[in-house]
Amino acid sequence: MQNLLHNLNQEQLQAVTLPAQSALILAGAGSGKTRVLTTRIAWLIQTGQISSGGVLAVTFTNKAAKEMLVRLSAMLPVNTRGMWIGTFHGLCNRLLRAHHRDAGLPQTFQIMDSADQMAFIKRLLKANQIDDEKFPPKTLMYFINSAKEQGLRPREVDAYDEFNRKLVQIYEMYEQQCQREGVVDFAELLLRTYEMLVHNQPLREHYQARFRHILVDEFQDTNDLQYRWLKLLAGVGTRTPAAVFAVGDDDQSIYAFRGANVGNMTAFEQEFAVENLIKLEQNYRSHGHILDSANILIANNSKRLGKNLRTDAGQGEQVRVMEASSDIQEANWILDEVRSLVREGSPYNEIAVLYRSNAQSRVIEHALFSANMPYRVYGGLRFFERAEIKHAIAYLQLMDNPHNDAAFLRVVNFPARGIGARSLEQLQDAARQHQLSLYAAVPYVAGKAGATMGQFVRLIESTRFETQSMPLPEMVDMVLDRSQLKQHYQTEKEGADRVENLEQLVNAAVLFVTEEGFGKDAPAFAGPRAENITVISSGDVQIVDAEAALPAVMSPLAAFLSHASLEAGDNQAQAGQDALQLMTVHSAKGLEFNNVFITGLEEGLFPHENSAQEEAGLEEERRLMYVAITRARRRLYLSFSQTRMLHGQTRYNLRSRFLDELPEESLKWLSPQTKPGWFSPPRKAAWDDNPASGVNQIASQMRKQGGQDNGWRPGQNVSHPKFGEGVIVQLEGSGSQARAHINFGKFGMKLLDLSVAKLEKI
DNA sequence: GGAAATATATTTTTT
DNA sequence: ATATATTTCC
Repeated sequence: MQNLLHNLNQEQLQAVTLPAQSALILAGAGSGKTRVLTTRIAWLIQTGQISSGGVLAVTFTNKAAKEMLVRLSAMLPVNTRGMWIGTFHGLCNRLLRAHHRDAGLPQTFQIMDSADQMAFIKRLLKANQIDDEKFPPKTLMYFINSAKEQGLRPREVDAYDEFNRKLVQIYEMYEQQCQREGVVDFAELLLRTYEMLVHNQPLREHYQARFRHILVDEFQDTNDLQYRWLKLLAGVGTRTPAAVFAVGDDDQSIYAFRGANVGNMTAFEQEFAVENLIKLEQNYRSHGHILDSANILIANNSKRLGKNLRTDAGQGEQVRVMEASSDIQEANWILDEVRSLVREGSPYNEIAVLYRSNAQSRVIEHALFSANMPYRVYGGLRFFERAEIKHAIAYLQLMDNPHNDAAFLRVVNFPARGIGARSLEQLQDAARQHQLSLYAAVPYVAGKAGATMGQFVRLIESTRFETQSMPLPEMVDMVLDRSQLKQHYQTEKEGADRVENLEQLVNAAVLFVTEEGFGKDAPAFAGPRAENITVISSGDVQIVDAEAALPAVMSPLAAFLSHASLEAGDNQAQAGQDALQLMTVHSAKGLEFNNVFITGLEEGLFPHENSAQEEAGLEEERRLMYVAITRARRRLYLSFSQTRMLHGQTRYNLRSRFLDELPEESLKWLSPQTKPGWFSPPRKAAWDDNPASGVNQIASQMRKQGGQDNGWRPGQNVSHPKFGEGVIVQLEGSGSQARAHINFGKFGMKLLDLSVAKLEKI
């Protein structure tokens, strides 16, 4: 016990040892949040307040769940595999597998990821001859997902006009099709579990009685459905509600755009009768100037629960600020600074370059690549998203559930078997006519087309028969062979990587069965192991109690397929070697580095123009900046550029308002400070060793774009009586027709008539 | 069946 | 500018 608690500070200790009631922990960046969470679990178990099976811990990402498990097993001698620790979706998957009948799902239901869902909707529209111009798949996907996130089934959605009535109708068809195929999307995992517990009293009471302590990580990221899910499982409103330990940071809420609702934190305080609100404000990560910058920046937000980070580490170095003349020069400057950091002894992987949007990485990558500097870009294709892996997974899905039409369509003619669009049309007609899955409809297709597709069906059936008693890895290997997938890529000229990936899939299966505790030889198709199932009687009803461990609730194959959908794998490129870390600010959340560059600090980019119009959007951008700043331990660089290529056009941006919100005394300008805006007198700068970049390039661009100038030209700083200072981004028309696109920062882009607008050059 | 041409969008992302 | 999706053509 002493060991568990002795390294905690006052606030942390208080949080860890709170009584068994719901509590809200406001955990600032770098305040030891994960540590508090895991120590709390360990402490609860060690003091005998709960058994390891009575704890439920929820995270958003698999990475966070894994980290919690690792740390916990270092603290406690318990088998963490059997504990209910996981993502919302992972936990729901387990519950639904164990209770698939109560949930109205086939045991072999399969999970669609977002890409699958999008394809599914497109297919649905086509099959029902719905105009995808009038009803764009994207819109539908958003509509369906948000309906589900509000807990609404089609019949419960309010449709007040013709268009919305049609959307609801498609939503209904979507659901029926999902049910027919035995597939569920991500939101459905949550909603199904929620509904199952609402409607099934014994089951609900069973789990409410079981989980007396529920811990939630990144609570500020919960959406409405997740909140209701927690409320239900915790038994809020019952006589004996569970204790919910919610850890989050409203200042780091950066996912409102995908449904996260920070308001859940205040709702939680009230509805869960929180008596203990603890703020973890001691920061163990960053030096003083960095923290001051973060604190002062975020103080500009109005809707906050209120929190101020402090450190014992001393002020440290000032934050370095750089104004570049172009994005290319910005990249070259980064390159030089990185070189000098490395000379001073920093490893590459302790240096991160952050940007607001992915497109910005190009220019930086180009500079790094030319200089032969090792770097790693986060956010690429993940393992299970690769085409060849998706194909292999589709075969495996058909082994377990042949009625998955998406899987069927993906591989029925891959590798090519002479099954073209015409055959598939016939098949789709037959399927619609008989209300069957494509697979089941094959016998109803006559002629050569039917025969060829029949061969495919027999391929699936015979492979299933052959692999029936094989362990998962062997089965996967066999499927790769029988499907001809491997052979296909082996004969393709650029297929070597793909073959390698397919072989990796077999390794992934080996790793998976070992890690999840399936016996090494357990047949891939073997259902839940009987010895893991406890039947509990509750009055007249028998409840099969779900164990957390995967073997208790599903077959190795089903588990592996879930794994493929729920954990798409690492989204970073070549791991391993010491390399510079490039990523968006969003993907940097939760990470920390000794040295951080925040680049592209310009109006329109960061804050992004699409967010700057509304107050809420702007505040989220500011929180994003707060997240970015607090990634840095020792040295922080901020940079912006006068010009930048975006969508094939040169843009002239004002510097970000966020820069002006930082405390002057914490900043150290590396470039001469200019008026916000564009052109300062051409200067020969030490960092500019590339004559084609920087000022010279702008001069040549100006010559190109110059056109008729009456003194108006792109890049000119102007002042407007109403909109204040801005930069001319683009000119169009001439003479009395001349108009200018002007970026006014806070007021956004305006198109003004030059002969009318009262503009002044500055 | 697959390459070439054409259209289209382009903030952030996990499950 | 560029990547991706869809359509068109051989």
